[in-house]
Amino acid sequence: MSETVTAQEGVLRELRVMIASGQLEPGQQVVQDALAASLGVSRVPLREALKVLEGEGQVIYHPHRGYFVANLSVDDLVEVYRIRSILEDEALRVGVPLLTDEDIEYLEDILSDVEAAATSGDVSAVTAANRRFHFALFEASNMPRLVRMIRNQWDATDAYRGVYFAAPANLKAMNAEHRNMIVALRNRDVAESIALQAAHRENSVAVVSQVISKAE
Amino acid sequence: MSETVTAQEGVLRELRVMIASGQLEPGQQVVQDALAASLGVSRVPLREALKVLEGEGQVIYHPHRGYFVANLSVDDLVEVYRIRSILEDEALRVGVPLLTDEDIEYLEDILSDVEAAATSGDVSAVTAANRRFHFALFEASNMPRLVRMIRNQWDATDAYRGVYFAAPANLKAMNAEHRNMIVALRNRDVAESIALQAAHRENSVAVVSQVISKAE
DNA sequence: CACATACTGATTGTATCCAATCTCAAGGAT
DNA sequence: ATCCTTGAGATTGGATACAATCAGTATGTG
Repeated sequence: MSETVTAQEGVLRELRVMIASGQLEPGQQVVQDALAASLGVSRVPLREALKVLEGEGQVIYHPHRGYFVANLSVDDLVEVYRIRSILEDEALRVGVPLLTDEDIEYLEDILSDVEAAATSGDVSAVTAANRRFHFALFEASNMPRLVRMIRNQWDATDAYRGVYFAAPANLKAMNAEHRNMIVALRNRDVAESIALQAAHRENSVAVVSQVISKAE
Repeated sequence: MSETVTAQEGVLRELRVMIASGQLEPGQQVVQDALAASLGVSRVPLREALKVLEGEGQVIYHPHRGYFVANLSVDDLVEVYRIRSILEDEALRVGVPLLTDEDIEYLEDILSDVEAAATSGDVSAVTAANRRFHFALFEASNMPRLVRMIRNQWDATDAYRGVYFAAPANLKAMNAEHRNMIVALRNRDVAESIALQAAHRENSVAVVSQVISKAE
C-alpha cells in the first residue's frame, strides 16, 4: 500500500516517474490543466508539487508562462556530476568510518536484491535496488541534508539514464564494482570506497552524456 | 522599484526577510490564514512560497499540521557548515583560477561598499554588501547550481546570524580578512583563498552556534 | 513587402469556498 | 488517578471560479 497522506505527495511521486521515464519529455511545457485532469486532481496540489520540482531543478519556471521539464545541456550535466562528486565524497569520508558490521550486512542484503533483479532481467527493479544500495551507504554519514542534496543530483539526470541498465554488460560490470565496494567497506577503507564510487559515477556520466549530446 | 511579476515572488522575499529578522521565530508555526492576510494575499501564493522555503530547509512541513519555521539544533548547524565548506571550497577551486582582472576590480568595488557601510555603522548594509562580495566571488566558478546550493546554506543560518555584525571588533576583523582575500585572489592562490574563506566561516559558525546553544 | 497593432484563444495566477484533518479540552469508564 | 472516547474549534487540503497575462494570428499601415 502506498501511504499517501496528501494528494500533492502522490502527485509529486507520479511526476517524478513521468519525468524519469520520459513520459514528460525534456523541454516540454507542463500544461497544468491537462496534467491535473489526467492525474485526477485540481491544479492546486499539482502546482505545489511543481514548486518542489522547481527547487530540485527538475523543472524550470517562467512566470506567466508556466513550468517546463528541465532540459540539461552538456555543461549542466558536467556541473551536476561535479557537484555529485564532492557531495558523495564527503558522505563516504564521514560515513565509511562509522559503518557498523550490521550496516555492512544490510548493504550486502540489498546487493543480493540488485543481483537477483539483474538475473531476472527486471531493469526497473535493478535501478531501484541499486539506488537503495548507494543511498543506504550515503546515509551512514548521518547527514540527512547532504543525502538529500545527493538525491537531487541523482534525480536531475534520471530522465536521461533510462537506458543504462538495459545492457547486460553494464549490469555485470556494476555487480563487480559493488562487490569490490563491499570489500573496501569491510576494511573501512575511505580512499578506496571513494575511488570505487567515482568509477561507478563515471559509467553513469558516460551514458547520460551520450544521451544528451545526441539530443542536442 | 521592486520588480515583482507575481505575488508569490514578493511573498517569498518577504518571508525570507521575516525569517532572517526573527519576526518569524524558529519553531513557530506559520498560520497561513493570518500570515496571508497580513501580507495582503490569499493563501494560495503563500503556500507556494512556503513550498519553496521547505525545499531550502527554511521551514519544515508536517502534512495536515502545517509549516513551522526551521529550528536548527547544534547538530544541524554542524552539518550545514560542513556542507557549506565543501561547496565553497569547490567554488573557489574552480572559480579563482578563472578570475579576470576586471572581476577582481569589481570585487574591490564591493569591498569599498562593505567598508563604507561599516564606517557608517549600518549593520544591514554591511550584511548585504558582505553577501554580495562573497557571492560575486563564488559566481566566478560559473557553476550556478553550486552557487544556489551555497546560498541555501547561508540562508539556513540567517535567522541566527543577526547579531554578528553588530560588534565593531567583528567588523574590523572582517575587513582585514577581506583585504587578505583580495591579495590571495590577485595571486590566483587557490589554497590561500580557500583557507581565508574557511577562517571567515569559522567566525560565523562561532557566533551562530552560541545563539543556538543559548536557545536550546 | 515589412512592420506595428489589435484581437482571440489558451494558459497561468489568485481568491474564495467547502471538505478533511488535527489539536485539545471535557467527560466518562476502569 | 489514568486512560480512553467524544466533541468543538481551529487549521490545513483541495476544487472551483474568475482575473491577468501571454502567444500567435489576423488586420491595418507605411
